[in-house]
Amino acid sequence: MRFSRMLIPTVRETPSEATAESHKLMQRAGYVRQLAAGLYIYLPLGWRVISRINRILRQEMDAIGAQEVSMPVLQPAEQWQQSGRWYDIKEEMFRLKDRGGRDMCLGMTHEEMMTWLASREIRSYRQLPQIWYQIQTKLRDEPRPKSGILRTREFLMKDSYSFDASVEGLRESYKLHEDAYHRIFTRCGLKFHQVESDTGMMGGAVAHEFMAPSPSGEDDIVLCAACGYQANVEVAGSVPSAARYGEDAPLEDVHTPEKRTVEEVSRFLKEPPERFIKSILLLAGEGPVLALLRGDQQLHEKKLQRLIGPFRAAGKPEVKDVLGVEAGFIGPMDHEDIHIKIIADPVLKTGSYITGANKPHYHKRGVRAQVHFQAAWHDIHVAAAGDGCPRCGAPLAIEKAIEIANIFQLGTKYSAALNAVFLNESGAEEPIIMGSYGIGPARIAAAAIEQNHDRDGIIWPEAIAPFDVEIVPLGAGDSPEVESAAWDLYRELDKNGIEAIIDDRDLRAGVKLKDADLIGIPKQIIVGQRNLNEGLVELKGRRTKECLRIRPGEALDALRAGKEID
RNA sequence: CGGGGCGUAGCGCAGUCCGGCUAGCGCACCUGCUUUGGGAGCAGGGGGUCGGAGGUUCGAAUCCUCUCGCCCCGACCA
Repeated sequence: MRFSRMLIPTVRETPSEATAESHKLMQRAGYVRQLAAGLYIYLPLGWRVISRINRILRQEMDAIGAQEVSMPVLQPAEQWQQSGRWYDIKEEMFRLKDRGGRDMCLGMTHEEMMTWLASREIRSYRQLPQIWYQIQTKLRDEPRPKSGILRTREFLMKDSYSFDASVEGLRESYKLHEDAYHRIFTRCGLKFHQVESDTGMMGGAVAHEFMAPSPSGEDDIVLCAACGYQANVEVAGSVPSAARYGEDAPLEDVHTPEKRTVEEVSRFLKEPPERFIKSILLLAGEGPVLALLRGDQQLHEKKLQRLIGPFRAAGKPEVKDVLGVEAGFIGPMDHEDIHIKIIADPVLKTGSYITGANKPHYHKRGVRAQVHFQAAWHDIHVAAAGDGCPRCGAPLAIEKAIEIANIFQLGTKYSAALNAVFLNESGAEEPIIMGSYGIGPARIAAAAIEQNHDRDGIIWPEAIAPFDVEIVPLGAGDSPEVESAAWDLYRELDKNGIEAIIDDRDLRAGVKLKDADLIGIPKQIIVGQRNLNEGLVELKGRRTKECLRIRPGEALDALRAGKEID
């Protein structure tokens, strides 16, 4: 490919709206352009990257016996209504009506359509298992598109769906995907973790996410170096450091004028936050709930929601209405007379604490669980770095990561709702047991950049780079020798199946070299008169900037070996 | 949806508080000459409904009202 003929609009200055490194670099290096919030155009280089990723996805999906299909993006409401998600999902779904007034939507995922297809075509256990997949556009009206290509309203997704006759079969399909995903991300050159995750709006029992560590990631993941426990903080358990404060402190009131938050009281009394009980009043469907955490812990809303259903924080007047005390001085004691559920994190079972005294401008010292208050005990805190691993107790680390894929054991949620059934060996009708498995190609690309770049630009992993090598002839306009040497090389590589781009632009050496680094093709072959006088060209590794002076005839072998400059 | 920020040439910005000549600068672009292994130099040149609408004023990029868009934090999010 000739550089001069390709649309590669590199720019020197970073666009002001970009914050994520991958976003800045993709804009600067001419891979993408933004059309509107959450809508991106992939320019030729960007699309080549996505295409290479998709090729890997197809190879690995086909290798586990999955079959590619194509699904409509425009979908009737009916199947969504049958699964219930037409009503569960709100603003996030793009909805419209066709000319006949029928309700339609734009597909944000394809469980319903795939299940509908299965319901029509699958009759017998003999037809199972099946794995169907597609690589297609999804549309979601995201409340906040962000970080460039990482969270967009329209995006490509590889999603596959497994259909099995038994739970064991589902586990096998799930395992096939796990293994395929490991191969895919390894081939794409990513650092990643497979973590336990929330099932969210997909429903189902077991779910994992594949996470690529990056500061631009939106998720926090918990990692245990000792036993390998890995989970999204959305579901991660943890054992907080044990209470270190004696249980024999006497119960007494402490005057704390105008000091309401743990932080304020902590500073006022010169006691660390972990000496406090944080009392948070929440309003759930079943009534008010008092959640108790240690002062240094954060309430894990999802964990709590699994216990009490949807809830919201009580406002200041509501706190006064329910507990009869001003917010800021509430505590877990003496609520026997009113009907309120108290849920406490187990870390509070031992130790004595300072907490609100249930009267204005006073806190209580020496408060102990079981002695001074009763509660239902549940893990409702957010795992923090340094907490103990729930499996082995070793200290946990927390990392930011980009969610590049997720896999779900769905069970029969969709098959039951859409009546996708089969006849088993004894002739009885059963719902098909399903799994669904998504990968975001754009997120793979963005994560690869996040994990592989330097001051000068992108450093693509070989498998997903838009080209294998960039040939950079310097001063070709004045030197027919350089020009013909460069083109000879290009043709030689092309003949041998190596995809090269040749920078045939009539530009100064500096500009071409800067652009080559920015664009990030992993290997460069620099052809200049100086080296050519000795019959040599330079093979340069983008990551290391190491150069190897070689004869043009050796280029092919050197590229294939290539290790010493990587 | 709550909070904050920003819309001035293709890109990056100054000018706005405190209204006043013809709206500027850098990069990019066009022409010519020189230059040519890490984003060249000189000279000349083109390009603007100052996001939009309405208002105040002798006069609005600048003040007021409304509105649209984009970004960030939070909420939300397979």
